[in-house]
Parts: sequence; C-alpha cells; structure tokens
Amino acid sequence: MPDQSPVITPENLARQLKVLADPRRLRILNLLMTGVQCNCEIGEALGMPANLISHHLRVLRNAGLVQAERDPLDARWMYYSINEPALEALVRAFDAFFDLSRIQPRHPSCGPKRLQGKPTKKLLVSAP
Amino acid sequence: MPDQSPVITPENLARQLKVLADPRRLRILNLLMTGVQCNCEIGEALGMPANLISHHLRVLRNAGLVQAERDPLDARWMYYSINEPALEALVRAFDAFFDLSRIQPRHPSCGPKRLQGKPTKKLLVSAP
DNA sequence: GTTATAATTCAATGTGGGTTGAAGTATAAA
DNA sequence: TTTATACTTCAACCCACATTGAATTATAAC
Repeated sequence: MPDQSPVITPENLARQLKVLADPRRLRILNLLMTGVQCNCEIGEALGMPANLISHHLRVLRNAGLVQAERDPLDARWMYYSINEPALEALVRAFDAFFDLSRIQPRHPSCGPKRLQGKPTKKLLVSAP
Repeated sequence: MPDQSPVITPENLARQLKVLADPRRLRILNLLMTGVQCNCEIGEALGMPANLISHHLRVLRNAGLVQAERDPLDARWMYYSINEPALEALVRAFDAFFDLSRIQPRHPSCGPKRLQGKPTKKLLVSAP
C-alpha cells in the first residue's frame, strides 16, 4: 500500500503548488467547488476555449486533484469533479509546511563577534 | 487603513502561490522556519550561489513574506526572517479557498436530456 | 589610502509551460 | 452513411522567469 502521509519535501510541495499557481486553474477549481460539470460548461462560464480547458483539466487530473467521468447515456460528455481526499491531503501538507509554530527563536551563527547560545524571540541584535 | 481581509480572487491567490511554487524558495522558507539568518548562511546550507539567494529573497520580500534587517554592528550582514502575519494571512486565504465544505452537490446543466433540479451528492448519472 | 567581505545588481542565456489554431478521435443523431 | 457534437491531441509560438557569471555597491578591517 502507498505511504499514508509521505514526507513533505520542498520539491514535493513545490511541484504540487505549481499546479495551483495558475489563475485559470484556480478558476476551474473554484468552479468545480460549486459543482460544475462538463468541459463545455466550464469553458462557457470562464470564457475559455475548450482545448484550453482540456489542457488545464489534464494538468489537474495528472496531479490527482480532479476526477473525470463519462456520461453513461451520452459518452461524449465528460463530467469533472474535485478529488476531495487528494485536495484535503494537499491542504494538510500546505498547513503543516507553513505551520507558524515551527518557527524557532533565532540563533545567528554568522555575523561579527556574535554571542552564541543566546537565541531571542526577535532578531538578536548584538548588545554592547 | 487597508482591507482587513481582502477578497480572495483566483488571480490574487495564484499570484501569491507563484511565489511559493518554487523548490528553492520553499527550501529558503523552510530554513527561515528554523531561525536561519544571513544570505551567506542560507547559501551555504542550501548549496546555492549568493546572488541566487538574493534573487529569491527579493521575490519573497516583494511578496511580503520575508523581512530583512541589517546587523547594527556590521552593516554588511543582512538578517532575514519570516513575516509571520503575512504568512498566516496567506495560509488562511489558502485554507478558505480550498475549504472542502464549499463543495456543493452537483447539478448538471448540460449533457443529454438530463433531469433538472435533482442535485445529488455524487455524480448525477441520469436514471432511466 | 588599500584590501577583504557581504550582498546586490546587471546582462545574457535557456527553458518550462501557457496559449493558440488546426487536426484528430469518439460518440450520437439524422 | 453522413453530419453534428463533445472533447482531446498536436504543433507551433511566445514569454515569464530561473539560472549564471561578472560587475557593482557598501561596509569593515588593515
């Protein structure tokens, strides 16, 4: 079975954030949040050509953030939806990486003749 | 005074995520989380040339995510730290945008002769 | 003054990836 | 079979931007 909670490396997180760091993909995701469906409807709602929608949806699918399903009555229609567990995992990884409680008191190890072993909450401005 | 909680548009969020969607910048932020300091130390820890560190730090500073301060004893040294309120606001915007509870039941408005007004939690596969 | 150090800025390069228009695939309707 | 529809794929273009090396600024030490 796959890793339950894989280690969050900067490279890993950056790769996932790259998928999100696009205004049109965010608009698509934002629309899928409201329960929108097929390629055509997304394109109409966002004023984008169908092939662009396809392209961005593929990126989102490759990232595992979006699922696709064919209409059982008319297989020409594709219905897209958000992969909730995947999105939830990503949000959790994001929150964990940027958890402010991780921030440590600073302990300068460079700079001029600097007092060592005396971390302060704020910047350690060397006292006289 | 500025907006307390500006509207989170996809364009807005994408612009901020672009700053984060880089492995080296995430490594820098990750290092700043542990209280690291000057340009030189970051470069040494990450194995990157000083000018690249400068470049990425400027991007992070322009985004308001990182603060800089000069050493009062030796003004050649710059100390970098995370702008906690800014990072916290970004995390909050991220979480709000991708809040899974926003996801609505789907109500297909396209596709073949589809029953209207009957949203389902999962995909609405048209029944016979 | 000169030399050394920390960091930034500049110019040039290279590339990943978003965008576009056309062609292609698959299914359904006529 | 032919035509229409929904979507995808392909090839080409374009540009923001990360990377690199050298030059520049600013400060401190000698």
